[in-house]
Amino acid sequence: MTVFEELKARGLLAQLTDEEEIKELINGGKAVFYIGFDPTADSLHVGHFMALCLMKRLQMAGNKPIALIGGGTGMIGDPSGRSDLRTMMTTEQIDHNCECFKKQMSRFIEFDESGAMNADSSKAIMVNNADWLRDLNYIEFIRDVGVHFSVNRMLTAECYKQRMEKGLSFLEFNYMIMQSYDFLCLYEKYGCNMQFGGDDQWSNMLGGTELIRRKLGKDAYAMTITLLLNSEGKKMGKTQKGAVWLDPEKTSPYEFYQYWRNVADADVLKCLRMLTFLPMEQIEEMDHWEGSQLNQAKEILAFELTQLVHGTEEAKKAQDSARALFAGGGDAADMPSCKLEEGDFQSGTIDILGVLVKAGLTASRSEARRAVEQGGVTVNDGKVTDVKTVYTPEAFAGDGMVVRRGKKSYKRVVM
RNA sequence: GGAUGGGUUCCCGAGUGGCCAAAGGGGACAGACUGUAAAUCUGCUGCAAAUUGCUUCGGUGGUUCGAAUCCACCCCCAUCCA
Repeated sequence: MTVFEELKARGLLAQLTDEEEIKELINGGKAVFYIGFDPTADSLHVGHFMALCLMKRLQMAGNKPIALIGGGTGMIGDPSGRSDLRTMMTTEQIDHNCECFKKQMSRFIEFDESGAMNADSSKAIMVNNADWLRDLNYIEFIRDVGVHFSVNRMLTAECYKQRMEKGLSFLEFNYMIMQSYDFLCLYEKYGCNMQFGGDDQWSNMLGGTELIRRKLGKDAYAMTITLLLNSEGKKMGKTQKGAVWLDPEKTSPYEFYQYWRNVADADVLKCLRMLTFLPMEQIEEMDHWEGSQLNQAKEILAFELTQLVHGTEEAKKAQDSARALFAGGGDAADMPSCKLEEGDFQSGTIDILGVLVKAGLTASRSEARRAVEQGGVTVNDGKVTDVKTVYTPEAFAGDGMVVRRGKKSYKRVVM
């Protein structure tokens, strides 16, 4: 199976400027492509992960990836698909986030050590558009690049539609031009002939191919990957606490595992196809699974992804903990834990509400009280019914105490 | 710069002087049922030393025994005009 066929079979392809050309280029390993990542936070998340996987798949087929970090575009903020203005970040924040992105990316993609461009190898290079965007001269830039953009056309672009109702600042309106300019720069500097990105980037990417055609009279291509939506049409990789991060400090491997372990039935196969590197035949087989058998598919999905992001060891730990907690048996030693200090005890005891808050299982004592009153709190397999229950330090000695809130939140509390 | 309409709790949205920690819906959380799924039903949803107290309705002052509600100034958003 060629790369192109594989991408198609996995349902990753959304829109392409020229299917035949692109097929030819990437199957032949002749593409020099870039994907941009705006440093909106200090860690990559699941959405970025898909893009990284795409990079990897194409790299394995001999194509050369350029990872573009948006240290410049991040100063503006992409309005695509957003209903309101992004909060503006300081330059320091952006630079810090760029650094974090760099570190995380190098775990997934093989980069050229020297950092220099070598068109023959498929080793990736990393660039930051801050290098050419931040020092632009306004007048020069708008004369040089701005002339090629028609405001009338830009306004009809899908990515601005939502904002036409709520308001769009001139700052954000410029985002498309910046991204287009990026493509032009990379084309000239590195011979980058293709851009990939999320489907919400389509209009921005077209801006780039058009700019290259107008300025240089050359052809460049763009292709978007399907956004990972759940069966309800919402973006996946988000929880009530925010995004599912790839940084283990922000989303622990256990939480990460649990997120995928809990996806809806309707979404398992799609996730397996789009996010894992499991062979297609194996995935198609699972497609026939039904009912509770799908539970196994979820376990496979969770394990595969945790392994890709956090390594085999962490994935095993997460799986063991999960099995121990939900199915009984197994080893629960790797359950997330929290440590109490002596200062947490008042006159030698701590009450159950205090324990819940301290363990981060509830946000406040009021919430903890509610949880107990509703019968949602368990300590070492025994339900706690009295909010006044207190514990002495001895209760947390040794292996500590397993505190459970609801069905899925556990913490081992030790001294 | 001018005119008009707005800013209420996680979100949408009611509330125009005490009965307001603030209707209703959504979401989240907990319980039942299950497969760690979905659907459904029930409870719950500011904080706390908890039959009570404290802090919230864009901001700051003011009127009043009492303000989300009235007044003044300011900030922000939308629409139209320039």
